Amino acid sequence: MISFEHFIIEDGSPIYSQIVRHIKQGIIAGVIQNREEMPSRRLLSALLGVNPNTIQKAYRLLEEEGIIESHSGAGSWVTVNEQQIKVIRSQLLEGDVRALVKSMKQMEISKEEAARLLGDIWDGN
Amino acid sequence: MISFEHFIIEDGSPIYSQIVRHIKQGIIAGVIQNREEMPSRRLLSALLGVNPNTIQKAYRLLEEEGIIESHSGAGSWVTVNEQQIKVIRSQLLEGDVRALVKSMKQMEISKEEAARLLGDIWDGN
DNA sequence: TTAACCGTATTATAGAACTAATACGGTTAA
DNA sequence: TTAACCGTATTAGTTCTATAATACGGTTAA
Repeated sequence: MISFEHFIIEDGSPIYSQIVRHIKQGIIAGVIQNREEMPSRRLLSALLGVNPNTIQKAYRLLEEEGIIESHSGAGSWVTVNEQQIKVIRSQLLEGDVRALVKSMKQMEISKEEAARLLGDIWDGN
Repeated sequence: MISFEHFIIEDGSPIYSQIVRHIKQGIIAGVIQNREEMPSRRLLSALLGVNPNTIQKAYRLLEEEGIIESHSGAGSWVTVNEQQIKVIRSQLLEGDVRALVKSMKQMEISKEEAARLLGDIWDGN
């Protein structure tokens, strides 16, 4: 069973999106692996303190992307192969970096300053 | 009069937020300067193809932050000093980098890989 | 077998974001 | 002065997000 230990709802984006992203991040990190069991909708909604329908929406989106499989009455499991993991990785990681680079270039930040800023903040200011 | 030439509505965030951000990015880049005139609500709503009320909300938020001043019947102008620009800069730039770093650490990306990825994408893949 | 879980579905409600239409009074230039 | 712009305000309707309550049938282990 995968863990939601450090999951907290924080940014302004939809909760179901945050859950989808959390799962994808776990898969990229290797913390969540193929064939692992997902917590049930009811359990996860109780753990996170959100509505079961919100969890259902997140799971439905993950299922549409082929990242999990659900079987009525039984439960849901992660179903990813190496190819999918590569796709998810570029979706999340490269997508984020591309957005930051675009934003920085609009602010006319130099490549050197960008690299320095990333390093500084990585080490904790 | 400040320009909205390259402004396009794209991500899923509220349009008024995107407008506020666009103005702030322009101020950081020096493209938008103190005492410059803002386009009128009606003109900008026509240019962007969005509702005047959406522009009004963006301008109200900018006014509440002290970034612009509006005068009924006359128009709106940018009102920023060096101190404000520094605050805006750290709001946007550092905020973005912090979010990326947090996300990358959750994905268990190394600092070296992060730096390499930033450099690669900066140069265009 | 049956109780306790599953996934799935439906209906209703509420707030935020956005659109739409309209109105009022202030400013400014012809 | 007056027409053409300003900022500002109000009311109404739609879509999306999320909550809430409930129901139905499938799976599984005691």
